[in-house]
Amino acid sequence: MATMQRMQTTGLELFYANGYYNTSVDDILKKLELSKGAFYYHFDSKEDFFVQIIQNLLARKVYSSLIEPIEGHENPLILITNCFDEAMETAVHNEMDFGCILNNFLTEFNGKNEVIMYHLNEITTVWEVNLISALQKGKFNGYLDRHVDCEAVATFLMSSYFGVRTLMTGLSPSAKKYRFMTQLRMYFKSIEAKVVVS
Amino acid sequence: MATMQRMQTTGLELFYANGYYNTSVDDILKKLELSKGAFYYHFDSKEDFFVQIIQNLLARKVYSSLIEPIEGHENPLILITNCFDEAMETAVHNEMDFGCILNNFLTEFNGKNEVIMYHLNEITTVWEVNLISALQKGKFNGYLDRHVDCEAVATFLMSSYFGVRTLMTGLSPSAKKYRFMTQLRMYFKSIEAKVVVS
DNA sequence: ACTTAAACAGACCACCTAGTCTGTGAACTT
DNA sequence: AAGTTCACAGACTAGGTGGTCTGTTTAAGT
Repeated sequence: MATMQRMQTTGLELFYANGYYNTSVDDILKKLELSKGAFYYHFDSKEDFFVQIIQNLLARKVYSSLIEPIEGHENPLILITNCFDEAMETAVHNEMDFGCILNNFLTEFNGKNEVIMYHLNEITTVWEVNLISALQKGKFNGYLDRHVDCEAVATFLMSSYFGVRTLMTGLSPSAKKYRFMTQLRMYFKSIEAKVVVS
Repeated sequence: MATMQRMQTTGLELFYANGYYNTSVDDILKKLELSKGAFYYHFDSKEDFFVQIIQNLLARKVYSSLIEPIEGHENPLILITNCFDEAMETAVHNEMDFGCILNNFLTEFNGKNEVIMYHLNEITTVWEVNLISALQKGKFNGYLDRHVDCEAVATFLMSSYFGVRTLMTGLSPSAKKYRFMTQLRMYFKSIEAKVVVS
């Protein structure tokens, strides 16, 4: 059982670092000092292996870093701001961070592998649903303007977050992060509840 | 000469559709009904082949679709809005569109191939520089608020555009596009020149 | 007519790839 | 003690993979 865990963990590491199609099963087994027999005893195929990684590791990672932090009753705009800030901070300091895991795999498999895309889209949808409900709750609690389209806001937030993670893999990631956060706050100002001038 | 063009064109097609590492030289040659001799007569290696594709095809595509359309003297926020709208429209109708070419390759090669990343980052920088100068010009001409940080706006715009192209490869791309555009307009309202209430 | 070189064709090579299959030692059951 | 199952080891295969090398055709130059 511990072996299966180790396989999935280093599997995700290598897939994330080198890409799925650019990482062979042998590469993973070499790093683990395990044999072909061990791999195909636990998994049916390379694809099955990756699907299990998605469900066991990636889904939880997305939940703990992007969904759980915005599940409070406070102002969702503040929760989301802090959530993004923190998620991007790890990317700045971690040299081994290649953009957002989910974003990377979405682009790598898009149009290339339906089975894997199905499971990746599932995670994306869960994130979207939770974002929308957090925003709707915030609207109900008077933090957002009454006319705000929560689904549209969610789409915009997911877009900008995915994109900035791609950009941050290039030059001066911390500067990109800072600039991004300032504009995110600008955007939030345009959708927050308007103060009634008395 | 015509053969080199054909190779690069269908090379980009297949690389875009299947990914660089998931597309073999033989795949490309098979579709072109050409031989190994032809390929290695014109190009030194698969990597050299791709670098030439970047410089000859991808750079021009980015220029014509994302840079040229915002090079006017009108309000840059309107130019950018129309530019994004049009660029995303082709993605909605084109079934063979797998997100944004530049975005896809940036994530595919990030941390995996320095040489190719160098050339991709070059294109990204050109886009960024042109976006910034368009925004600064717009600020000078009184379309943007005086306090706007143009570099930050550019980063935010590039992020959101890259990201939405990734999202649009999933379910209901046209709905995603519409939602994105509404929020882009909201964001633009927060950075446009404030009307002085007299 | 002879040379030269551009523009390919295609056999060939060493190495890699996912996946199979047989074996094997240890633990656990009966 | 014998049998059985778990958790692997590792040789093996069929089919790629990027890249090389030796042609061969065609056209232009002289």
